[in-house]
Amino acid sequence: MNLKELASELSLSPTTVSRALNGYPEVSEATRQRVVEAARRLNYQPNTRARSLATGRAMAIGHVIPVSTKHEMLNPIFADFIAGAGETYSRNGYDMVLSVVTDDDEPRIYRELAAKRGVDGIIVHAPRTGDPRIALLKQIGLPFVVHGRASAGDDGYSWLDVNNRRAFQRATEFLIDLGHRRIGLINGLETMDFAARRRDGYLRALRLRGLAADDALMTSDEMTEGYGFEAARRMLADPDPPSAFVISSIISANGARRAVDEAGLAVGRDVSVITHDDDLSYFRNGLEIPLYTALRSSVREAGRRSAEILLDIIRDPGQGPVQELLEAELMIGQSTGPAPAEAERRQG
Amino acid sequence: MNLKELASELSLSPTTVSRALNGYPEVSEATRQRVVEAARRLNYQPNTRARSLATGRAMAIGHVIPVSTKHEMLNPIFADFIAGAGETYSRNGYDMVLSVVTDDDEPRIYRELAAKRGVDGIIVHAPRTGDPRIALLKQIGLPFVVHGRASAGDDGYSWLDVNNRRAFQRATEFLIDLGHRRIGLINGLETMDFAARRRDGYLRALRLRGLAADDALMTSDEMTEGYGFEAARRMLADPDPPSAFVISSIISANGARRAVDEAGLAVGRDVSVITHDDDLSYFRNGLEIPLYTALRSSVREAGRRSAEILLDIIRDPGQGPVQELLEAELMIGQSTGPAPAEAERRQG
DNA sequence: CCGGGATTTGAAAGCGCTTTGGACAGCGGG
DNA sequence: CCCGCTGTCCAAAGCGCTTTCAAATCCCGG
Repeated sequence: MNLKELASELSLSPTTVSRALNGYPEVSEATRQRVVEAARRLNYQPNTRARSLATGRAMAIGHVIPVSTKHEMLNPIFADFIAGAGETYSRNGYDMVLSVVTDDDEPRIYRELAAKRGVDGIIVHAPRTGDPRIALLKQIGLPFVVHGRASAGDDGYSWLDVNNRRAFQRATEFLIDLGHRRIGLINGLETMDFAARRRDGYLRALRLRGLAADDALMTSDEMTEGYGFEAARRMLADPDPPSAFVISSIISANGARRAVDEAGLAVGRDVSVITHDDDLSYFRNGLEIPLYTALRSSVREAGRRSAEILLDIIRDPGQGPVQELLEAELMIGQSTGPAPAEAERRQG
Repeated sequence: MNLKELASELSLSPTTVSRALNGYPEVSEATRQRVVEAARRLNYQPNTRARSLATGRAMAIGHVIPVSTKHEMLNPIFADFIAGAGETYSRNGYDMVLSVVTDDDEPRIYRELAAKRGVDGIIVHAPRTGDPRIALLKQIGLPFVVHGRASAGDDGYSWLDVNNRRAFQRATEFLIDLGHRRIGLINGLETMDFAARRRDGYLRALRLRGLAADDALMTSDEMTEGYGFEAARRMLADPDPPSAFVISSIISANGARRAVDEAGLAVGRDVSVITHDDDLSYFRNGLEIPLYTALRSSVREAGRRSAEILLDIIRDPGQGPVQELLEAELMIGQSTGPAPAEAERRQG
C-alpha cells in the first residue's frame, strides 16, 4: 500500500492525502478524518526512504560503538545508554542506526555516515583524551553530541558528562575521613577521558589530605570482573596492602570483592570498597540498602538526555553548543567502614 | 557531492558514472578508472536513501530488543550478540537499525518496520514459548531469523539456537556423576523458550538418574547478579541444602558465589557450581583455567551466524527455512568437585 | 447577482539514485 | 560499400514521497 494507491482508493490526489496525514492546515477536517481512517484501516505507512529523500531529513540517529581492537570487548555500559537513547528516539519518531566498529576505522565510518546521508546526527561514545573524532565531526558539519568530553577545548561542541573528577575526589575523601590511608584505585582505561578525570579526582583528594600517591596502588584497564579481581588481589598481596579501594565500575567491584573474600577478609569490615555505579539494569547495587557505597549516575538517563540534546540541536541548528555536567550521587552502602587499626590489619 | 555533480565534473552522464561505480560491464575500463579515482578524490558516497528507493532494497536489518515492562531490564547478552551481527553487516554493506521496545508494543513495531520499508529483514530476539511474533512475521512476509526457538512448530521458520536441553542435561549429569544428589537450578525466566528447555534438560537428568525434583531447588528469573545471590542464599538456608548449582548465566553465577562465600563455604569444595557461559566479552570465564565449570556457547558467534543466515535468505528468498542447532562445549573449571560426604556437609 | 478573498483540491516538479531502451561509433565480413 | 555486430555511452523514466504553484470551489458583502 503506497500513497498513490491510498489516494485512488479515496478518489483524492496524493497531494491531499499527504497533507491530511501530515497535519497541514489547508485540508478540510472532513476529508482529513476520511483519510486518517482509511490509512489506519489499510495499514498505510509512508515509505521512509521516499519520505526522507523528499524532505532531506533521514529521521535517524547514528551511534558508533567502538570495540577496542586489542580486546574485542564491548562495554555493557553501551547497552543501557542505548536503551535510554532509544526511548527518546521512538518517542520522537526517529530510528537508531548502530555501527559496531573497531576503533581503527572509526574515522572512515563517520565520513561515510555523513556522506551517505543516512543519519541526521551522531552520538559519540567513549571519547579519549584529545579525541580526534571531535575535530573531524566539527569539520564534517554533522550535528553530534558527545557522551563524555575530550578535555582539550571542551567548549566548541555539545556534550553531556558526569563530573567524574569531583565524584572520585569525594569518594576518596570519604574513605580518608573513615581513617583509610592506603587506598587503591582500580580505574578504567585511562586513555579514556572519563578515566583520566577520575584519576585526577583521586589524586587531588590524596594531595589535599597530605597522603602520598603510590603507583603500586593504581591500575587502569577495561573494567571487567576479572580485572577487578586481579587488580585487587595484586594490591592485597602488597607488603603494605590497601585498606580500601576506589573502583570505576560495579562489575570490577564484584571482582574485587571476590579477591577480598579469597584473601579471607571481609568487605566493609577489613577492606572498604567504594565504586562508581552506572545503575546498569543488570547490575543493580543491592535491593534495598545498597551493597556497595557508591557514586551513582544512571547511564540510561544519560542516554535519554544526550538523545534529547541531539534532537534539539537538529531541530534548531542555530543555537550554540549545549553542555550538561551531571553530579553523581553519593550513596552509603554496606561496603565501607572505618579503617581497621594497623595491628588488626596485619594479622588479618 | 552527488551523482549529478560528480558526473558533470567528469563530463559524463550520471548513467555512466553510476554504472562505473557499481561494476557494470558496459563501461570501458579506462573511464571506470577515471570515475573511481574521482569518486575517491571527491569523497563521493551515493545517498543511501535515494539508492534504496531506486533499488527497492533498504540495505538495513532491524533488531528489536525487548525490554521487559516490569523490570526495565536489558540483558547484556544483546550487546555481544549485536556486536557479532554487526560484524557481518558491515562486511556486507548493511546497516543495523535498533529498536528498543517494551514488550507490550512489539507487534506494532514489527508491522511498522515492515510497512515503512526501512529494513530488508529482522532478527527476532528472546522468543518466548509459543511466541506470537513468529506467526505475525510469517504473515507479514518480511524475512526473519529467530535467535532461539518458540517450540511450537519449529520447522516453519529460520532459527539459530543452542541445544539448551542437552546442555543442561549434560551439566546436571556431570554433577550427579560427581556424587551430588541435591542440585539447585538457578534458571532464567522460564517464560523464555531457552529457559524452559534448560529446565527440561535438568529435570530429565534427574529423572534418568532416579533423583527426585524439588520445587525448593528450582528458581526462575532475570539473570542478574542479585538474583543469583538471593536464589543461592535461599537454597543454602534450606534444612537439606544443595551441594551443587546449575546456573543459567555467568552473571548470576557470580551472585551465587557471593552467597556461598557469605555462608562460609567454598565454591568447588563445599558447593559445586556449573554455569552456562555465553562467552560475554566483559565476563570472561577466568583467564587461563576457567573459573567456572561451564557449558560454553559464544553468543557473539551466534550473532554473526544469525546475521549471515538472514542475509542469505534475503539474497535468495526461494530457499526453505534455515535452522542451526549449536552444541555447547563442556569445559571443566575450578568450580566443581566431588560431593562432600554428608557428615562434612552438615558441619560446614 | 456578482466580484473577490478564503478555502480546498490537484498537477507537476523534484529529491538522488538505478535501469531500460536506445543512439552512435568503429569494425570486419560479405 | 553496406550491413550487422560489438562496445560505449546517454536520455529519460521511475522509485514514493513532499511541496510549490495554480486551479477550482465556496462564501459573503455590496
